[in-house]
Amino acid sequence: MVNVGKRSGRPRAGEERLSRAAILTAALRIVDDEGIDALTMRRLAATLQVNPMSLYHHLPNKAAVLAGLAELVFAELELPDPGPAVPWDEQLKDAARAYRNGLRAHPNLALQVLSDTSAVSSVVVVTMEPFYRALDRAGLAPRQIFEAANTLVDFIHGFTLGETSVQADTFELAPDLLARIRDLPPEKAPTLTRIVAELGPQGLAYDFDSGFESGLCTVIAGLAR
Amino acid sequence: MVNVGKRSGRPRAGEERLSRAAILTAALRIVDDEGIDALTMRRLAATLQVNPMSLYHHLPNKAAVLAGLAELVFAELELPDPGPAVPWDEQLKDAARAYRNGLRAHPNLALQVLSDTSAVSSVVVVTMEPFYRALDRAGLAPRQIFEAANTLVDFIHGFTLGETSVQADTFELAPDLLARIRDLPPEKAPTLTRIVAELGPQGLAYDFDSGFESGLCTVIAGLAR
DNA sequence: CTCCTTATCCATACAACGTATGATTATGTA
DNA sequence: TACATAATCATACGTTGTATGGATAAGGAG
Repeated sequence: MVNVGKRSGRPRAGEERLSRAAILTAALRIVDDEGIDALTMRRLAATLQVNPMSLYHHLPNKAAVLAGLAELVFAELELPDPGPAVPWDEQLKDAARAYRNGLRAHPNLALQVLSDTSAVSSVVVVTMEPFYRALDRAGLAPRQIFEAANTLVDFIHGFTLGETSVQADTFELAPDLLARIRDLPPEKAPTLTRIVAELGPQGLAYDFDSGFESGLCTVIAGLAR
Repeated sequence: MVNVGKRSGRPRAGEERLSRAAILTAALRIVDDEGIDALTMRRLAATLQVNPMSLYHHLPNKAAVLAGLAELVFAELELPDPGPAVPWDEQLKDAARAYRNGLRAHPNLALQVLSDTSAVSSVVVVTMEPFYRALDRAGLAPRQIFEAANTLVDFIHGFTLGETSVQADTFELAPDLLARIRDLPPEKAPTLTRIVAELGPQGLAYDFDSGFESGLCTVIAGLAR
């Protein structure tokens, strides 16, 4: 077919519109603004004012776009490493908090980041350096350092997975669920029933920030043993 | 259009082919055998020898199928609750192991189960009873019981997320990644570089089973403080 | 028994998706 | 100037989820 009227073909020297980085940046904005399902190759091309097929010159397929996004989120992650001024457990906590915040910065992408091992393996190990350093200063052997870091990271992953699945800052048990717990035969879950009764409805409200701090203290206390 | 030759319309009394449960069972088999991407409404209908649109009489859309699968996996999860014969921390460990194994039973579905909060909220709290009971016996206050259980569960979720993203039982750093670590300027990640050098290539091999036990001991030690 | 409502299943159709294929046009090098 | 190459675009194909509405039998009402 003949091209009539519209621009086509290779762009002139100064006006290179497309690049891997530009595509990923646009994709990240779409995902942040409208969620992961809003990211389609056509939609992405439209925001770049480009034909959908042009994207495939810079990225092999959509999976590569998603992997690139995961990599991008990880790349902009920066864990603090204050040096030996602060004790090792405080350093570990600060790094953990920064890690969590970095993942929360793009909540719509958290699931992708957490499940994309390939992107993780390549950048993640270097990013984790502050974890390793803190644990090294705690006196752990090399093997233990990796195991300890993995345990801490697994906790953060699980926690972030949970909190990014909910949009609010606090998580309350849905009222109907609460009623169902109250109504179910106590012999099915006696401890749960008793605890719910003791705490009352508003005693069950769950704040993610304090929940994270609590878990963090627990894990690090376990590492310190 | 007229129906000629093929069976159609409402089935006779004894031969109800479709039901929510039957659909979900078939869907679970597909996902287990061929992965989550193989599950399409058409494919699902084909294995049930039914028209794709028939499924929509029992489930509103595909998301409901996936949520149903998550619920199903959770429902068949059974955590042991041996009573006060064993100490609380052993009970907690056994429950945690059973939880992990239950999630691993359908690895292709793990991501769906872990991210589907709605399915989780409804069934999960009752399923967690053994966790609550063990922590209750450990002497924790009601509020602490929930926080402790959440921390443990978050660790398991993060761990399972990691291990289901890899198909093997052990995880080795890809050789090229290992080389990249060795080649990168040591000032970027000195601790990592040193540890990798000390351990050597095969010292880095990571066994998921022992990794889980290690993390489990750490978390529970933290809880015991 | 007959009539009618309703539950269940089917046929068709549509918009949106990822992307294979090949044409089109400018760039950089020979 | 001729040409290989890089970057873009136009078209098209197969698949997906599902909206719409027609067909058939079950089950209750008269």
